[in-house]
Amino acid sequence: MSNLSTTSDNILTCARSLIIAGGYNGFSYADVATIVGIRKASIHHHFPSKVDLVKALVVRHREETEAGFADLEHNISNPQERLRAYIRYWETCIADASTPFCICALLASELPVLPQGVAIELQRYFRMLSAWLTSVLEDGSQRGRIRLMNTPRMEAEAFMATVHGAMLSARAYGDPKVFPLITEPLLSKLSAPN
Amino acid sequence: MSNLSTTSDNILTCARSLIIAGGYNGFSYADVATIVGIRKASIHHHFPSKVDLVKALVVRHREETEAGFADLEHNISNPQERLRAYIRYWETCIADASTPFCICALLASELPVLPQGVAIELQRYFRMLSAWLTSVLEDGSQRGRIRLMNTPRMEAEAFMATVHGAMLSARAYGDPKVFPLITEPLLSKLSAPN
DNA sequence: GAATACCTACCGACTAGTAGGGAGAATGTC
DNA sequence: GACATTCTCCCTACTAGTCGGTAGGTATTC
Repeated sequence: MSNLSTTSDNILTCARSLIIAGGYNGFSYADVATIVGIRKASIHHHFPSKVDLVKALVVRHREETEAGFADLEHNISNPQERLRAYIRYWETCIADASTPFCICALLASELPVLPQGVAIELQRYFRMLSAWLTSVLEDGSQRGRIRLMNTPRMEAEAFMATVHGAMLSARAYGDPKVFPLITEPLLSKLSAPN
Repeated sequence: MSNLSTTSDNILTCARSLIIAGGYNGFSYADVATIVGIRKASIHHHFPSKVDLVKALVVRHREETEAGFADLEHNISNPQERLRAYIRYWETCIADASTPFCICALLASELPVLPQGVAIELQRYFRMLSAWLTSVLEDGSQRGRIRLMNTPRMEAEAFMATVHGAMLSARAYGDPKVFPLITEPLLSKLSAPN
């Protein structure tokens, strides 16, 4: 029925790691073709245009993230631990260099030159992530487990910005340890006081 | 003696705004030539290679930033106000869309695919910015004007990451007001308690 | 036979960069 | 002061290579 590794999946996975390294204009169909081991024209069969490919990638990342959040809400009840799990996920990705940057964060930095179809999907990702963080913070605040200094929305935006900035700093310094150095205090500051 | 607007300056200014929009691979010598109103080959006369051009840009940004920090230390004594001035600077740049992103932050996100010469200069910028923030926070802490929950270095890295992440969010949402929404609480949280 | 998946071969546009020349200003020499 | 040389700046014309994308063909599978 379904292959464990289809060509289309290979293309997506390859394109993702290339984009994470250098953004939308930092990779080409020729790059993907060489790595996946097919011809350039074959990629066009699966993804007619570059926009289709990158859009599919952004949509997939958002759906996977949403699935991950759904998991967290099933398996972890403590709001603070949910946030910690989110950060731990990225900490691992950065430490083992498997996915050292969020593809949506990276693409968003190039937003002005991106095709509109990609831009719209990126905004959806940011709104989804912000909404989830807001709901977790709001939940934690109401249950007295998280202390907020501002509105849940503001704290959520600050949280997201710091995580994205921490990815950037880890990359700039070339040191994965910078990510937890920045994000660990982020969690402890949200702790409800003694 | 010195022209108010030399060709080489025009090239730099133009390249900067193009890079801020789309990164290293998001602009070409042809783009710059068209906007500045000269021929492509003339750019090569001033900046033999693309690496030379972008490296010059990063160095210039670092030097201008250092000069700006030197100004702040002359004109503002309160450490918290120094940080506020730094944030206000970017808030204005983002609000009037003149420089809606830090060129070094944007380039750093593409670090893995950048020529080494550019990468080295970028790291220098990050270290310089981090060192300045650390010194301001340390000073404020010692003078009892800023309350730190962690080491000055850690707080400085978190501050820098949040500011860069706030630029990204403002761009992703397409809303300049997101930047102060995130950075204002950043300042107030550093306030010394009553 | 129709659809899927992949191929070779090609397209025009664009990429960074080079060769070499021309105009004008600055400089050195008599 | 006059002349020759050099340097700065920008130009036209070009290169080899890459870009995203297309046309059309060939197996294989439903």
